[in-house]
Amino acid sequence: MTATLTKRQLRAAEMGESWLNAAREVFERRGYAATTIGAITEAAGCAHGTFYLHFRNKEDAFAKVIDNVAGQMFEPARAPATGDAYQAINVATRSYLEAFKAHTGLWRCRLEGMHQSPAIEQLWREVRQPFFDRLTGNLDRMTARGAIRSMDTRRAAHALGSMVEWMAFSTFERGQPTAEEASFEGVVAVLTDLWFHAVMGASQGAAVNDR
Amino acid sequence: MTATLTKRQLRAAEMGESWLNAAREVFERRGYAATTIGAITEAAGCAHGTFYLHFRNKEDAFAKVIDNVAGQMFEPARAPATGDAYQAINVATRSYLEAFKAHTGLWRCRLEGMHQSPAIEQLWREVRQPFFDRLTGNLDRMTARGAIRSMDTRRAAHALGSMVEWMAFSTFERGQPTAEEASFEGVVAVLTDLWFHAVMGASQGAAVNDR
Amino acid sequence: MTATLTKRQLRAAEMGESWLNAAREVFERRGYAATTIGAITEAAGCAHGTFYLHFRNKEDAFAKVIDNVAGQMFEPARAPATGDAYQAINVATRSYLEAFKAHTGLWRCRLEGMHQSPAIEQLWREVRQPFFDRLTGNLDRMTARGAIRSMDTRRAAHALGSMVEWMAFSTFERGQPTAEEASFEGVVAVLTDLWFHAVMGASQGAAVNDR
Amino acid sequence: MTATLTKRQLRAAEMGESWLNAAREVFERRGYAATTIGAITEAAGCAHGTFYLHFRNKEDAFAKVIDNVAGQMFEPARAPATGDAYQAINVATRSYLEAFKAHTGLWRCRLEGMHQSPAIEQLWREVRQPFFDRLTGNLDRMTARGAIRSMDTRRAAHALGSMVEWMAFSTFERGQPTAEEASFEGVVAVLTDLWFHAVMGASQGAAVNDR
DNA sequence: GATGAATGAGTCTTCATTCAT
DNA sequence: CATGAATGAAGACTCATTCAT
Repeated sequence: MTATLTKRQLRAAEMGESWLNAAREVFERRGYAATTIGAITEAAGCAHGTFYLHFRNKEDAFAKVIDNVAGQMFEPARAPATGDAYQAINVATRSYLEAFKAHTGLWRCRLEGMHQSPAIEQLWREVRQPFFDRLTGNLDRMTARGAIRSMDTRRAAHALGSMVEWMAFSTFERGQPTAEEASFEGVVAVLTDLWFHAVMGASQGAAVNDR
Repeated sequence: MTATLTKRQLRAAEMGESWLNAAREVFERRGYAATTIGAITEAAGCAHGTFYLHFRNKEDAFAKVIDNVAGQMFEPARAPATGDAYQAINVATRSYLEAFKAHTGLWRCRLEGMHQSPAIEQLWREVRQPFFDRLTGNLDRMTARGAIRSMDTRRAAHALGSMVEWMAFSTFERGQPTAEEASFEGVVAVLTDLWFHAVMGASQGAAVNDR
Repeated sequence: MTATLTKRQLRAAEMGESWLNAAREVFERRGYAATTIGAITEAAGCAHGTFYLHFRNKEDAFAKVIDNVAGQMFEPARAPATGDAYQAINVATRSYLEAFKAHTGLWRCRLEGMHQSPAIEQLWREVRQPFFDRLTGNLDRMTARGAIRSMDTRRAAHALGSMVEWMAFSTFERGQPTAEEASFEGVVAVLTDLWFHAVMGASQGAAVNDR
Repeated sequence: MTATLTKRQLRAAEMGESWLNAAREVFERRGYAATTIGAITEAAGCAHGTFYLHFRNKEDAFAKVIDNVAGQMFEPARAPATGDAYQAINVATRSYLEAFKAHTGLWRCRLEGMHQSPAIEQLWREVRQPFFDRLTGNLDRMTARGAIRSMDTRRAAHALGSMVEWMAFSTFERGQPTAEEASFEGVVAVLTDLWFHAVMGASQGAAVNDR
C-alpha cells in the first residue's frame, strides 16, 4: 500500500505534479469531450507539444488524473466502523458525501468519459470495486453475527452504495443546487435513515406479518 | 389531390419515424460524442444533407429521440399501486428495470450527452421529474395514513429512486453483464427488499432502542 | 421606347410581378452574396422549387430585377436641360440623387454582385452607358457653341458623372448617415457648385494667368 | 539560442509575409466571395489547417491584407504640395491613379467584401478617412488665404476625392481597358483640369453674373 | 526535455438544383 | 404551373499528433 502510494507520488513528482493539476483542473471545468490538449497545455503554461512528453493522449491523461485522486475519493469510507450501526452508517455516509463534493467535476467528467473510452470505464470499475467489496464485507459480518436479517449481501451493498452515489451526484452536480435539496445535513440524515432501516428491518416475512 | 396529399403526408410520417429510429439506433450504439451526422444518415440510408430536413443538429436529434422514448421509459411506474406495499414496490421496481433494460444504450448516451449539452440536461430533468414527484406523492400518502414512519419524503423519494436507477444502470449497462449480477430477478428481489424495509421500518428512535 | 416598356411590363405581369418584387426586396435587404433562393421564395410566399419556373438562377433573378428598375434609376436625368447652365446642373444633380436614394439597396447589391457575375457587370455597364452618353452629348453641345472651354468631353462626362455617383453612394449608403453629411440639399449644392465651375471655368492657361 | 530564436523568428516573419502575399494574390484574382480558404492555402503551398495559424478566418485575412497595403495605396497623396495649384493637383492625381492601378484587384475585392463584412466596411472607412481629411485641410488652407472661393470644404473634398476614386475604378477595373479610355495621361489630364477649375473658379455669384 | 509550426483527417452545415407527384 | 423532399457538392473550422530545431 505504502509502496503504491510512494510509486504514485514519485511519478507525480517526476512530471512536476503541475501537469496532473493542470489536466485535472481542465477536465473538472470543461468535462471530458470539451477538454482539448491545447486547453491543458495552456493551463500548464507549456507548449503544445510538451503534453506528449507526459501523456500518451487525452485518455491517458484522464486515467492518470483519476489514478491520482482515486485514493482521496474513496479513502474516507475506508475508516473502520465505530460505535453503533446507526452511527457507523451516518459517519460513512457523511464521509462519502464530503469526499464526493470535493470532486464533483471529476465525477461528472468520468460519467461522460467512460462512454468514450473503454479504458476509462475499466479504470473506474477497478477504483470503485474495493468500495463495494468493503460494503459487502460489512454486511456479511453483520449477517454472520445476526445483527441484520440475511440477504444477498453483494447485491445489497451494490444497491445501497448506488443509492448514496447517485443521490450524491444528483444533489451536488452543477446546476442542481436548490437550496433545500442541497442542504448537506438533510441529505446525510435521509440517506442514513433509509440505509439503516433497509438493513436493520426484520426479515420480509415478519415484516409482512407486521402489516 | 387528397390522395396525393395523404400519400405525401404518410410518407413524411414514415420518414419521420425511420429517421427517429435511425438516430436512436446510432445514439444507442455509439454514444453521444461518437455519433456523427454521417453515421445517422448512413443508418437512415439517405444523403448527408437530408438530415437537416428533420433535425436542426445533433442536439436536436437527440432531444427528439429522448422525447420519443421518454414516455416508454417512465410510463410503467405510473401504474396504480395494487395489493400490499411489498407487492406494489416489487411490481414498480420490476417495471422500471424492464423499461430501463430496453433502453440501456439511450441511458448511457444521455449520461454522456447531458454534460455536452445543457439542453439535454434540461430535457432529461423535465422527463425525470414527474417520476420523482409520483414517488414523493406515494410516500406522502403512506405517511399521512400512518402506514410508514414520518420522513423527509421528497429526499427519501429521491434517494430510493436513485437507488433503483443507478443499480439498474450498473447492472445492465454494456460490459457489466456478469452472469450472477445481471440475474434480473435477483436484482428485483434485493431492490424490493431494501426499499420495503427502508420505508416500513419503525422510527429510528425505536430502532435504535432495539439494538 | 414604348415598345420596350410594354414588353417589360408584359413580362413582369406574366410572372405576377410579385416575384420581381420579392427578389428585389431580398436583394436590397441582404445584398447579393447573402441572398439565397430560399429567402426569395419565402418572401414570395411560394415553394422552393417554384423559383426555377421564373428564373434560371440567382444571377438571372438579379439581372431581371435590375432590368426592371433600371429605367427608374436613370430616367430622371433624362429630363431635358432647361434654364441656365447652373439651374440645369442643379436640377439634374438633384434628380439623380433622388433616384439614387430610392434604390440605395440595389446599388449596393450591384456593387457587390458585379464582381461575382460577369453578366451583372455587363448588364450594369449597358444600363449606365446611355447616362454617360447623354452627359457627353451635353458637354459636346456646350463646347460647340462656345459656352464652355474645350475639353475631352467623353472623359469629362465620365469624371463628373462619377463624382455624383460615388458621392451619392458614399452619402446615402447604409451606415454613413452622419446628420451633417447626409443633408440632402448640402450635397446637391456642393455637387452643383463644383460641376458648374469645373466646366465653366476659363481655359487652364487663362486660369493660370489669373493666379 | 539567440540564433535559433532568430532563425525561427525570421522564418516566421517570412512566412507571415508569404501568407499575406498569397492571400492578397487570391483576393485580387478571385474577389472576396469566391475566395476560399483552400485557394489561399494552395497559393501558399501549405496545408489547409495552417491557414488558421495566421488568420482567424477569411475576414481576418482580408483585413490583414488591406492593413498591409493601405499605406501604399494612400501614401502618395501625402506628398507635400509643391509648385503652383495646377501642378500640385496634377501630381496628386497622377500619384493616386498610379497607386490605384497597382491594386485594382484589391479595390474591387474591397468593394465586394464591404457588403459581406461590417468589419471590412469599418476598416476601409478608417483607412480612407485620413485621405479625405488631408484633402479637406488643403481646401481649408486655400480658402483661408483667399486662393479659392469659399465653399463647404469637407463636402467638396469628399466630392472631388470621389470623382478621382470612382473614375479610377471605372477606368482601370478589369474588363474596362478600352484603349482610348484607359490612356493614363488622358485621364490624369481631365481629372486635373476639372478639379482645378472646380475649386479655382470665381464664386458662383460672379459666375452666374458672367452668364 | 521543450518548443510550436505544420499537418490533414474529420465534421458540421449550407444551399443550389432536380424531379417525382 | 406548383410543390417540397432529397440530393450532394462545397467550404469552414477544429484539433490530435508529429517533428525539426
